[in-house]
Amino acid sequence: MATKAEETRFELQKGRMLKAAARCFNQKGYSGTSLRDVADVLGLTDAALYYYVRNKEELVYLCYVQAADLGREAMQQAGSEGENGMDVILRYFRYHIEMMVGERGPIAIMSEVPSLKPAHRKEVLELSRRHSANFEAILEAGIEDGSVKPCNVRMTGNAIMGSLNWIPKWFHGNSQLAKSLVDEFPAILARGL
Amino acid sequence: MATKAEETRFELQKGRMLKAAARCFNQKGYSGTSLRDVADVLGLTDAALYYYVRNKEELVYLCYVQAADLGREAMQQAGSEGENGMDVILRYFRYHIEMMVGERGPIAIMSEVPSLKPAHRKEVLELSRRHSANFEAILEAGIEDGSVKPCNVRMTGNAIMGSLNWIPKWFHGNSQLAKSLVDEFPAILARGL
DNA sequence: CAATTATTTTAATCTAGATTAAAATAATGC
DNA sequence: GCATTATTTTAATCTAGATTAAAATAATTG
Repeated sequence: MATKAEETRFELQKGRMLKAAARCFNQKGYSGTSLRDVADVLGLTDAALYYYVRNKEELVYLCYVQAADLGREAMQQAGSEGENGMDVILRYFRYHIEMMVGERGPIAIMSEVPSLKPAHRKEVLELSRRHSANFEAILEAGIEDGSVKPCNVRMTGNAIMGSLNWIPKWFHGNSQLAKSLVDEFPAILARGL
Repeated sequence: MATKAEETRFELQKGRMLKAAARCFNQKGYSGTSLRDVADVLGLTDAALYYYVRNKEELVYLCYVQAADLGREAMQQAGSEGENGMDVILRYFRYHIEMMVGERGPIAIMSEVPSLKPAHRKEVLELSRRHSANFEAILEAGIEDGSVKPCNVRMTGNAIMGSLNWIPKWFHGNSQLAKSLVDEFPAILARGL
């Protein structure tokens, strides 16, 4: 341990590491990316990563946790202002996409849940479940106030989450495209609602 | 080489192998599944797989090719009868989902493209690109004949493909759910069109 | 049945990449 | 500047899992 300042530095480095790791995992998958890959991005040695994390599994795990945090944050911000349901939904889409596509975030949802150890897997699935539930809730709110047509909320939620989560598969950092994504995609997703 | 009968047997075994492999890859990812995993499903030794395939990479590659074949087939069947665009689209959705969810198919689209060797990767991406193009074409046909509202075809296509391709992430062989998926999902996807 | 071909197994290798321990370097507080 | 703590590196291990070669078994053909 140490002073506040040192802690901050540690946290900063760790944050950079998570971001780099998430990028790699997204590109090559869990087992497909070596710690070397991640370390290279940071200009470090693979061994150095062990200063921040117990092992590789914990690394993905933390990526997931951070992604979940950002997701929750997006959802929260979207819902904070008391408009009608559809507005909340649209704003949520926009935030979510910005988070995935933009520079800041640690990317999206990596499809590496099976690589997690049971305890972590359980936790991550719970986070994901909760996120889906929250989304279904804002869907239902929209149905309540009449801004969204009635629908099978569960399945509709899955459909939309799929569209969102799939974005990293076809989007590869083109700032031009990024802009139109943020601008147009929310409307496309909402069109059927 | 050998007689027709023996070839058939070989092909059959190989087919079973691909199906088992696709299941595993979908569940645990490319590097996450060992040849042992696949062999276990078939009641064979890992070494036995090398009788059918040059190496592990070729195994995923073939899974992709087969998945692409099925996708093309679904698209073809859907378009064979000359109805209006929306009908074709709905039928395509249904076929695609049946293929992913049902017993026969070798599953869906595994997210393991980065693991392929360059030549294979190029080929698979080309197949995928062509598939997207075909889907965009039937979308446009629908717009032509007025059964689909005008839209950004590229982005709409990506959104829908995402929903479809994401299905294996949340669907895990529940025949109850499978039925409602095939019955309801197409309509949900088409709702915004 | 004998001979040939097909299929699978056993038993070694071989290698990438995770992990660890000890040493080296940098930073910081006093 | 000295002592302490933080960070990173170097240099070994260790292991899972891919790959291979040779041998064993099964199937088929004539």
